[in-house]
Amino acid sequence: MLIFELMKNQNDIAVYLNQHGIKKTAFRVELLDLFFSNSSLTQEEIKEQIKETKNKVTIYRALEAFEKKGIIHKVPDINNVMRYALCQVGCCSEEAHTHNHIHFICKSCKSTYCIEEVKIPNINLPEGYQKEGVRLTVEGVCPRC
Amino acid sequence: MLIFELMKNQNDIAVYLNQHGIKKTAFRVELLDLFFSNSSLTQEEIKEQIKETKNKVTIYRALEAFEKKGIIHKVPDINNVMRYALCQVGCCSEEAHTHNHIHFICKSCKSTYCIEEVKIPNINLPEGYQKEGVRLTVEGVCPRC
DNA sequence: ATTACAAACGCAACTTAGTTGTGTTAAAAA
DNA sequence: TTTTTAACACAACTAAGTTGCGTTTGTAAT
Repeated sequence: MLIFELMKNQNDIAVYLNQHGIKKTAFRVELLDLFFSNSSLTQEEIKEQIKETKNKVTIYRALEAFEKKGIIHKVPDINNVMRYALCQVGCCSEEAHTHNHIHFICKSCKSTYCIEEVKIPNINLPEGYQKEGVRLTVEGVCPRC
Repeated sequence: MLIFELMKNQNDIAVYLNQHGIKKTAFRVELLDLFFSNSSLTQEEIKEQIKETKNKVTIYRALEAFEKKGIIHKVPDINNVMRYALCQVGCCSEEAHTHNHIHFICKSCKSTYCIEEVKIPNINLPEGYQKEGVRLTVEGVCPRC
């Protein structure tokens, strides 16, 4: 069950924000709504599409809050532009963003997908390397494109 | 055989630059020399250590040239800061940077290692995804730290 | 050795991402 | 209704990276 299937209207979104300890302001509702219809966004894409504010600080602080509360997470794309994407249910929490899954970034539509079905294979490093985190990003063309 | 084992003095470095179609200027020799003693560098680290120029444009254009000629390549670190690292022999060329290897970034000393010994395992994506490129970054602690 | 040409340099000016501080507004809890 | 605190807006700032252009210098051809 994906989160966005649960989100039918503005009220649901407001409740969702509240559950994560975030106040429902017109802007933050609009922003979260935007995330439910875009699998990932850059700050630039957000700025273009948001009506409620023109202020970049407001946008950054909202993204910061969303991330801290486990609603979204950051994934740098192939050109090192930061993309923000919704966390799937159970994937992230206020404490930790677990990213033991593959990120797929579509070259064409720029969507970021968290491929939950495929686990990152175990990587055996040479002697002496202590592995703590792994990030695997695949670029290509997504099913929709 | 690693490149830096071949590089004993300034003259070797000048020859190496020449072989890649880059003019030997005091700054570019110094920069390449710096790469032979640091497995990876950020532009900030470069600026700190370079004597020959204070000009950031000069630095960026040199990095650009080095990359285009297959001498170095770019690897974003865990905090999305761009790191520049020497290409191993046969790894990259003027045409293409083949990155079918793992990048290891040390949390402690910030070194970036290209782990040539370990190939990126094959990733089977769900139906519909067309894979074109894979980037695998491991963070942790390196043998030296 | 001299010239000629392109590569490299330096400077100024610019763009864009992201940050910090501060005073004000508004949502939600008391 | 009052109080508290999150969220907002604005200004000012830093840092990365880019573009244009006139000048200098390495190198290859004469």
